[in-house]
Amino acid sequence: MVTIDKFSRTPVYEQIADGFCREVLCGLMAEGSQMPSVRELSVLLSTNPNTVQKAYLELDRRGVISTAPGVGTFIRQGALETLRASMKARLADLAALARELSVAGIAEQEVHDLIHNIYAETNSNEKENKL
Amino acid sequence: MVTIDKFSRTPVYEQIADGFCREVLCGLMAEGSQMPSVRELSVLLSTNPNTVQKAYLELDRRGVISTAPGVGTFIRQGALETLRASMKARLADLAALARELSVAGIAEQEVHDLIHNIYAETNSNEKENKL
DNA sequence: TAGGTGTACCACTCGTGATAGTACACCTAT
DNA sequence: ATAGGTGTACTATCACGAGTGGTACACCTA
Repeated sequence: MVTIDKFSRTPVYEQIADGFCREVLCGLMAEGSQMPSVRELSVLLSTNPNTVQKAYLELDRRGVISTAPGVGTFIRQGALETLRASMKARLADLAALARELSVAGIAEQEVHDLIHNIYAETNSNEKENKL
Repeated sequence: MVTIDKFSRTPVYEQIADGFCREVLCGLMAEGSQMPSVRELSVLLSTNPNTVQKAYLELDRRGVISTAPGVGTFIRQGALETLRASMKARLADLAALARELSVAGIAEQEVHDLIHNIYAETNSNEKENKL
């Protein structure tokens, strides 16, 4: 489930949008599946309907969802591919972070090990999902 | 020099504090060296003295600087080690980012290469500084 | 037709960041 | 002793974003 950290600096509506992007990327939300309604989700997250609406607006802007007026909101076909493509931009963030670490004297090997462990972890999770 | 991105989401006072932390980590600011005065820096960064003061307060809280009342503000002895230690917390941020990338299907090798290039870059810079 | 859906407003509060200005205590060089 | 620089404290004000609360409308489906 998408969760909210009300102490985070990133706005709630953005946390919601990011959360659903993650769900799609992980395969927890399939393309074509229906999103919870604005009112429903606002209750689940104990936030305001307007905040949820703003999140959905953002998701629409990102090409992740599409709306059938009067019917509901759905994960757009091709959303997964769209998200994967945009994810590559995150490599820049990782680069910036790595630059800080290298300057701070964190050993390169330590970083490589960390990365490797995370990938191993993710791969084993994927195997579990296939079983 | 420390620079300000006024469009960034992170507050100006925090950008200033972070900036000086980086300077210390890179060796551009040695322990014991004097910081610019609050008023002076506010002019250089074309910001408000109160904003700079807030940044210095934050740096003091982090144990990076110490104050000689009536004299000036100086990089505290041991600041470098303090910063290096706290940098390890950043590994958690990097881990979170890497997790997203792995889920998004970015190849592990691609990440390793990126890390390696950045470390190579940093090391060559350090050599230049020694010459 | 009724009830659910998305969408579009509006007014308001609240917290944070930033600005502006003043004042005080301290140290140092003259 | 004085002047000028230093950090520090305080108040007031503004701007902006986030969030709340509420209303209204158009649309689709059962």
